[in-house]
Amino acid sequence: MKSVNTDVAYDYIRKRILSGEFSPGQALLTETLAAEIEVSRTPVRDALRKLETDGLVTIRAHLGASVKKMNLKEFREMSDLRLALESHAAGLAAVNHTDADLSAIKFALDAMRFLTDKIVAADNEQPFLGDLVREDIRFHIAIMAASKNELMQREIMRLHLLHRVVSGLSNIDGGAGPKVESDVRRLAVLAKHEDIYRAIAGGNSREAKNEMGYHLQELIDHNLHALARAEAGVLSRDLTAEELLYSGHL
Amino acid sequence: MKSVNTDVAYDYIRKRILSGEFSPGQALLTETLAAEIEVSRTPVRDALRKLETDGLVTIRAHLGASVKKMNLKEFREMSDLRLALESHAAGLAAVNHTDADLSAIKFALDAMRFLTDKIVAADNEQPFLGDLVREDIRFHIAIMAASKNELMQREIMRLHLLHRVVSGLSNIDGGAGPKVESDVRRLAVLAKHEDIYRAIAGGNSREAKNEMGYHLQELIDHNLHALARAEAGVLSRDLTAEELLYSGHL
DNA sequence: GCAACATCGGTGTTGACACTCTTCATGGTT
DNA sequence: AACCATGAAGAGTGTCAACACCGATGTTGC
Repeated sequence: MKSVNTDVAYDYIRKRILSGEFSPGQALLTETLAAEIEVSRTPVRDALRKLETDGLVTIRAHLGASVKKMNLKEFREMSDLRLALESHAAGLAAVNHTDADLSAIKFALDAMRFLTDKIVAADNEQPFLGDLVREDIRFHIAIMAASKNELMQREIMRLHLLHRVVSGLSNIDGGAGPKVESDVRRLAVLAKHEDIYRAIAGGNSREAKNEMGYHLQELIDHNLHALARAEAGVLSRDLTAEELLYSGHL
Repeated sequence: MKSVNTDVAYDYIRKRILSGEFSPGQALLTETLAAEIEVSRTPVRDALRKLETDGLVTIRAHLGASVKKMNLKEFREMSDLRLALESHAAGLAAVNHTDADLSAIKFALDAMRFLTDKIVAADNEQPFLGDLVREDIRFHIAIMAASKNELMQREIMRLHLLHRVVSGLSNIDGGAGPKVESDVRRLAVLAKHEDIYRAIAGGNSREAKNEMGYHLQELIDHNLHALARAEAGVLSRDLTAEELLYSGHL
């Protein structure tokens, strides 16, 4: 059913959403897109349907498509879903990993350690931040792959991309506080990663699962605070956990 | 984007798949369906795309759509996904449930206890089997609802329906062995449900999660054996765990 | 200021056409 | 005679442009 033109349209729109050119909430006009891609509206419609599947796009009857936009409640729910899947995958990875999987995980971990040390030592963190984020992602992907459950892997990846789109990428994490605080956080994250790696390498399924769960819960809380600040337009002070909870009920 | 006709087509095809009229692997011709529903091919195409989203339909370029068919590997992966989500949801339910949620869970549990006793006591199990299955489903749904995570709830429901379609419903479970064995199994399942309920009512998140995990793992193993038997065409004897593992690699 | 109405942008739907894949028949080869 | 390669026909999907319809916006009259 899907065919060449549909795939071209799908790749084109997907890329522009993931790159941030199309931001959350932005309307996606079928005619405009069709003209840009130089195909008719039909394959564009198909592509948008498929993107809706991925969760990247919202479609409402007669109102058209727009880039997915979440409120705090949805964001929290999605994050929790990710936590459930990714910690389960970590538990599987502890049991199912091959030597090659383990090497890949360790490689990403070593790179993260190297980069974190460099960032903590340097005055200017910017040059290495991108690399650090990339290695972090590689670490998590390597673990998913080691779980040997392709379906779960795809699902987690989907949620990762969705997370990236709706959280607005670097809009949030960048410069969220004094460098010292960020450094402390980075070292804590690194330590957690080492714990996770140890559990997986040791074949301890339950521990791998738990450690990954704690790690992600911590990340999620961090993200939720950042997103809540951004949504409320309050940039100067943190919301308390209770305020955060309530703001999710809008 | 979706509209009346698309929805009509979606409901129509979905219902026939879920009712078992369209069995796994069966081709779904756009023209034929369009003629039956009395709309053009476009809304039918849209509906099939949406059903692909749900996982109920497979679409390949230029080859058309067919009802989803899984091999053992995919089935195992899907089951494991369900386990991850549903046990996590049980953990959430222990913390987030309202009194009404708890009543709903207890109601289904009481009904199951009543029906199980009746079945064990009776010679002919048939009249009550349908009811028992329904209450079992209600029990699990009530727990999902108590988790207060709508996204997770939808995802679990999706997997439930998918499971129902690809496993071929009653084709497998019915008459899988002597009644005494089935009775033993049913009592064990009931006992596990009671454990799960106790953990949730007691607000013990970790225990609820673990108990649900054990319960589902047991169910999955049971299903995998049944499916492997069915796929191999061997109905007289059980596969060993090892044989089962290998047969998944086809 | 508000309600009914006209306008317009954009989606939903349709039927026709182009293209791809499969199947089956034909003919040549070993 | 059996087998593979070639090609033609048919079935079904992918794509297109035009039309129908809905919802939002702005305008008119009261």
